[in-house]
Amino acid sequence: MTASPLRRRPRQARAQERLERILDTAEQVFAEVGYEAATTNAIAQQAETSIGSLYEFFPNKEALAQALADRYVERIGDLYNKHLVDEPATSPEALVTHIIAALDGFYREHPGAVPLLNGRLTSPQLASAGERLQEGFVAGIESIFAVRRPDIAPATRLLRSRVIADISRSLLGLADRVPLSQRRGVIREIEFAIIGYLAATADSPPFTST
Amino acid sequence: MTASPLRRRPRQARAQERLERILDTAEQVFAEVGYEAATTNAIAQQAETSIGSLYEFFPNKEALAQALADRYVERIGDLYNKHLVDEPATSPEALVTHIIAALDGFYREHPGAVPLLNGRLTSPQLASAGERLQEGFVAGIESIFAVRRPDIAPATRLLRSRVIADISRSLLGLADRVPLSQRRGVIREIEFAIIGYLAATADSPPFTST
DNA sequence: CTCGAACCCGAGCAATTGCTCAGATTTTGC
DNA sequence: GCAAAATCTGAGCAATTGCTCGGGTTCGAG
Repeated sequence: MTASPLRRRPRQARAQERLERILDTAEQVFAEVGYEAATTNAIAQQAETSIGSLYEFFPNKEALAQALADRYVERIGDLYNKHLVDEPATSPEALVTHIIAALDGFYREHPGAVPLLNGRLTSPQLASAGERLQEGFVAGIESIFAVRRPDIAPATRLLRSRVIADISRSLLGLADRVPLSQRRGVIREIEFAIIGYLAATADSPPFTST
Repeated sequence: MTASPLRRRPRQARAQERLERILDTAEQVFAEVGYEAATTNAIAQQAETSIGSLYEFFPNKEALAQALADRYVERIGDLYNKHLVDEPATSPEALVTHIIAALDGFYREHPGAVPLLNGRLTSPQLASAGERLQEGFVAGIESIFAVRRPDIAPATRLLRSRVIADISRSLLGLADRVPLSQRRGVIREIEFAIIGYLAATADSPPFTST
C-alpha cells in the first residue's frame, strides 16, 4: 500500500533526523508559497541541509509532496478511528461537534494540508494526492453513516458523505481566512450547516438512482 | 474602478478579435492545465497568434488572468442582478433552486472560473482576483438577504452569506468532478444543504457579536 | 497612391529551477 | 585504528519560460 517513494531509506539516526527536518520544512514552505513557487533549493536551505541531501532521499520534487500527503492521510485515518471508537453512542449533534472540533485541530496543526486538500498544489499526479486525502475524509464519514444509518442505500451514503466532507473542507478553509476572533463563530456555522443538511435529507427517504 | 491593465487597447477590428481570441484561449488553457503550468507561448500558439502580439496587449502573464477575472466578476454581477430583479417574491426554496441553477449554468459556461474561484491559480496578487470574484458571489447573496431578512444583523448577514457562498462554490466543484449522470443529484444536494442551513440558522435568532 | 500609424511576428535573451555527480566527510563494524 | 559503507556537499548542467525588440505587414486618411 505504502510503496515507499524514498530513493534511499536512512539507516543512521543522523540521516533520519535530516529527512524529517526536510519534510517538516517542506510542509511549511509549501503552505507558505504554494507548490509551484516553492523551490527545492530553498527547502533544502531552510532545512539547513544541501539540495544534494534532499535528492538523496526524494527522487524529485513531487515525491516530497507525495510523502507529505502520505503523512496526512495516515493522521486523518487515526483521527476518524479515534472518534468512531471513542464516541460510539452520542447524539448526532454532539458527534458533529466533536468531529468538526477534531478537524479544526487538524487544520491548525497541519496548515500544509490546507492547500493540498483544496487542490492548490496543482501538478500532474499531485492532484491525486489531495484527492486521496479527501477520500480519507469521505471514508471516515461513510463509516460513521454505515453504523448509524444502515438504512441508507450505499450510493446515497457515498454522495452524502462527499457533500459533508466538501462542506467541512471549504468552511474550515473559510475559518482559516477569517480573523482569529471570528473563528469560533465560523466553526459554529459549520455545525449548523451540517446538522441542517442532515435534517433536510433525513426527511427525504433513501433515494436510490440506478 | 476598471483600471485597464491593457498595455495597448486595440483600435482596429482585427486587433480586437485577436485580443478576444487570446482571452478565450487563455481561459481554456488555464482551466486545462492551471495557471502555473500554462505557458504564454502555448496560449499564443493555440490562439493562432504570436507571443509578440500577446505581449502587445498584456504586460505580463498575470494581467491575462486578471483580465479573465474581470470578465467573470462582471458576468457574476449580471447574474445576481437578474435574479434579484426578476424573481422578487418567490419562496426561499424556489429562490435557492433558481440561483443554484443559474450558478450551475455559469460554471458550465465558464469552466475557467472554477480553478480561479477555488484559488487554484496561485500567484502573488492573483489570489486577490479569485477573492474578488468570490466577494461578488457573497455580495449578491447579501443583497438578497438584506431584502428578505432585514431583521438579521449586518455582521451575521455577512457571515451567513459567506457560508452560503462557500458551500455553493465547493459543492458546485463537487458537481464538476462527478460523472455527468450524477450531476443533477449533486445539484439537488446543494439545495438541501443550503435550505437546511437556512432552516437551522432561522431558529437561532440574530446573534450579534460586537 | 502614399505615407504614417497601428499592428504583427518570432528568434532569442536573461533568469529561474529541478536535478546530477564527483569528491569530501562521518559513521560503523571489526 | 582502519577500511568500507553511509552520508553529505554545492557548483553547475540542461531545460524551461516569461518576455523583448528589431524589423516586417496591413490599414486608413487624405
